[in-house]
Amino acid sequence: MPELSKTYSPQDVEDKIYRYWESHDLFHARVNAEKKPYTIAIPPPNITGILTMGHVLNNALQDAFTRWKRMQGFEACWIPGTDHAGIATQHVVEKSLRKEGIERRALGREEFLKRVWAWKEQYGGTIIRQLRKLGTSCDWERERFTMDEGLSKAVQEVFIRLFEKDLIYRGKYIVNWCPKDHTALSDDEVNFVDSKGHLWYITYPVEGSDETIIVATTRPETMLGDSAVAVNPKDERYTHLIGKNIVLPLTHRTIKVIADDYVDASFGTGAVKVTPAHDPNDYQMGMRHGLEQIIVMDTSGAMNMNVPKKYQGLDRYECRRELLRDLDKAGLLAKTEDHANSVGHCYRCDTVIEPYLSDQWFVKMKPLAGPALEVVQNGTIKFYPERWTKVYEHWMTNIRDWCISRQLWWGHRIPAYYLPDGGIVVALTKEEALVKAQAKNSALRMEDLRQDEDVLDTWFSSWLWPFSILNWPEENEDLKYFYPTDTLVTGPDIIFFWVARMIMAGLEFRGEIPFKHVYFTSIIRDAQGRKMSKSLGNSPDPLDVIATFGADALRFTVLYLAPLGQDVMYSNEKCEMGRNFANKIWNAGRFLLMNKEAILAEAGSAPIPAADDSSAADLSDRWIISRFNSTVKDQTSAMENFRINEAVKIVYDFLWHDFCDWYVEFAKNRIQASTNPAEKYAIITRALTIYEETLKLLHPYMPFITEELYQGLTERKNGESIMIAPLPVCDEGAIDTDTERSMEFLQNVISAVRTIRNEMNLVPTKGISIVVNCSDEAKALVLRDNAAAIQKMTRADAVTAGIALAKPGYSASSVVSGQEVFVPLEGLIDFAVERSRLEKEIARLQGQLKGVQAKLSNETFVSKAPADVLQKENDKLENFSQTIGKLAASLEQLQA
RNA sequence: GGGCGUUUAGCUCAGUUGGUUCAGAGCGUUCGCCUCACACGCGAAAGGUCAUAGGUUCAAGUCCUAUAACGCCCA
Repeated sequence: MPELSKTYSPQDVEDKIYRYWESHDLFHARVNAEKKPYTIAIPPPNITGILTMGHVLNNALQDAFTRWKRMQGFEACWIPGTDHAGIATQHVVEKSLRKEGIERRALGREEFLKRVWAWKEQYGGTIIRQLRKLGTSCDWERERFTMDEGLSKAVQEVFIRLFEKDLIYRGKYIVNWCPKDHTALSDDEVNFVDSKGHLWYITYPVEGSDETIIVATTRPETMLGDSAVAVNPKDERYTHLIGKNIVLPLTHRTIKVIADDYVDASFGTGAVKVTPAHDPNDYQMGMRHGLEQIIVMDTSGAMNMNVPKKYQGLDRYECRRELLRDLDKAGLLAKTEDHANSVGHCYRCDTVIEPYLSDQWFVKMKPLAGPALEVVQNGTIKFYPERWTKVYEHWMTNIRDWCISRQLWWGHRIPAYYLPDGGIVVALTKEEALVKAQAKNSALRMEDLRQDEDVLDTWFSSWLWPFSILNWPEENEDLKYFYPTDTLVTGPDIIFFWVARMIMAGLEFRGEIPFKHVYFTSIIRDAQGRKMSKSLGNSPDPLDVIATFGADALRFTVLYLAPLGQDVMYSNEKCEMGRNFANKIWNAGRFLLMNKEAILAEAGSAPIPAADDSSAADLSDRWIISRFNSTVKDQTSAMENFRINEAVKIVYDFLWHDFCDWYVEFAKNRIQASTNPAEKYAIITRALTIYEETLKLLHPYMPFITEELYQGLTERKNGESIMIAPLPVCDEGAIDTDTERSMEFLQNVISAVRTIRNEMNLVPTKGISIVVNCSDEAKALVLRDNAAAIQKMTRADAVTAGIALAKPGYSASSVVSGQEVFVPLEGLIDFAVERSRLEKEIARLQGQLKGVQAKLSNETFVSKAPADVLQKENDKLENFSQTIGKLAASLEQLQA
């Protein structure tokens, strides 16, 4: 490896490493009977999209799981792809055509679709290219697109199967209509936004009488389509009017007063206008009472021929203004009130949705929902965090039919053909449709068949994703091996759109769940807690962040910041944390390699014995191995429980604090102190081994830097990679609490002396000596064995440790695990400082002691607490009082 | 209206099954250091009544109830 730079520079590494992985085919998974599969299907991003921070988190998580499992020996397969995004894509292409002065309709359907495909070829791959920059280990050979031939076939197949099972039907219903996109939307594609509107009170005259009835409405323009006025049957104010006729103002149509329980007598005047073609509740009421359905708008939300001439052609809001003016003039506008209500908006273009009566296709959801609810309730599929199961249950038990037709051109065309007599046949191709049609009527010919103009909701292809990407409906080895997938990582915002429907589809068409675990990611917010959005411009471009900090830094930071189930307040500066950590990893490696080279150079041509003699292992060696194994254990358990932020933190703390802060410092001192090349070599080799194993633990989160260093640690074969190196497993036997306690004692002594140095304002060059009076010979031995390290790390000239050592005069003191640490400071000691140090520590310990004493003098505690807890409290009592005694003695001596 | 989440150090947040000196981390702040891996660093320090009020328990940041503030979802 060439000499390492002083700071890690990701720009020099990332693209090179990614090419290495790709050129050695390391991402591709194959059916392998020797291994267990682990599969993730990517939530396909829109082809119109670019990488956002949300994608970064989502894909960093998926990559971490995939790489972790791969290193554990699974045949890990992460299948990538994109989604055709019907409305969004059609918009984008229409917009670019408009720049050329071309309108979609003028171009014609076929030509338009050609343009969309051309656009897709040119721009559709953006987000996929960007994902590579993140370091994702997707199996690119398996990349899929929801409009691919295979996936399209799956969509048609599913449509036909559901139609034949009577689970798909077509009918005239009220749907959510977007007047801008000219298409129906499913209930889930509508966002309700609270807004301040008005409630208008309109006077309707009763026919043949002086009486009037006042109705309140938030959408007065729809009155032109009224076919009744409804009151609650129990509402005595209106009983005498039920059955009477109303002359509908401005239209002079006659409508009836009806009674229906749906009407809330306390809302407005208790009388409501009924517009069955423009309101879902009125539609229901209309069905109950056999009312006429009068459509008064066209597909753009403008008033149509069914309204008086003067309103025809007006936009719904212009018409509203006009109509209110006319009512007012006629003295029929009784009152206007401010009114807060919730208004539906199109989730794509934010236009106010119009409830609209039209012919649409629907999926019957109830039969599909039952089994899908079951598998989540009985734990076959587990949600993380678990609380989303409640949301899921609520939706599944109140599920409504799914409107799947969209009045777009870009998408899967509905495979339904209309016959001249109004009959419908559903088939994969027009030829098959003809055969089916001829079975009904042998006289029919190809030109008698007319295919439905509409396309299917994009989610109608997404819900098949986990198996359509494995070439279902074709039965094949991949499908058998990789399905069901293991983990789905997605945002909770699409739990209904996508997660729930995938579960239904998996069970319905494969008879198997589509995935075992669903990890719901956090939402990434800005530093003020606002959602990232294009309009706010508060969404950092991940590619800029990668350019500045590196992909590993970004991945690490985002994973570290995103605890399971909590939103993340993100700002670019936070990536400094990841960058700093990457730099730390880099420099630790750099140091170890530099030392290794120096040792080899020093040895010259003399052969270095492979002196990895474990009997030569000292306390720090045993300690780091113990700590390493604890780290592996804790990381594994955190990963298994989907607590990635914890897993990341565990390895971070180990590498930085245990390995670099202590172990490397000890090793440094040992190497410097030793004159034996074999011994030095053994020390550095052992450190490098731990380091390399730690790189493996880090690799799922920070793939680039770990690969770069892994390649540099030693000569590697071409094609060798940390990606496929076996993940370390915990050796329980190596976890040694005695060793950890001894090391901790040693660390605390060193810290205590450093604290004294700092608080006494001793310049670093000032030599000191240390005397530790031990009550315990074993502890004294630990200190004597490591005296050289203590000296180096505290810049002391001498360390004395033993039993019954007297306190040197004029010394600063501290008590560590019951042992007295003295730093003689004749002529240098600041008595006031030392006294306040001791007093403070005594006061702190007395506080603790008081708590313990209170517990122990509580009889119920003593009688009820378990023996081990009681024992611990007694130990504390002993410990605290002894320490206080020693500190008090020191204090007294100072005052003397 | 129903459901869910959050409230812990100046800031951003960890804290799984109640019990280890449990009150933590990163950033920021203060002090001292370019100690021959790293100033993207090293050493040290200051800083919190764990939102509030009750309760359960020998023992509560952790469990229960209510309240408040903020946020999300559904109707």
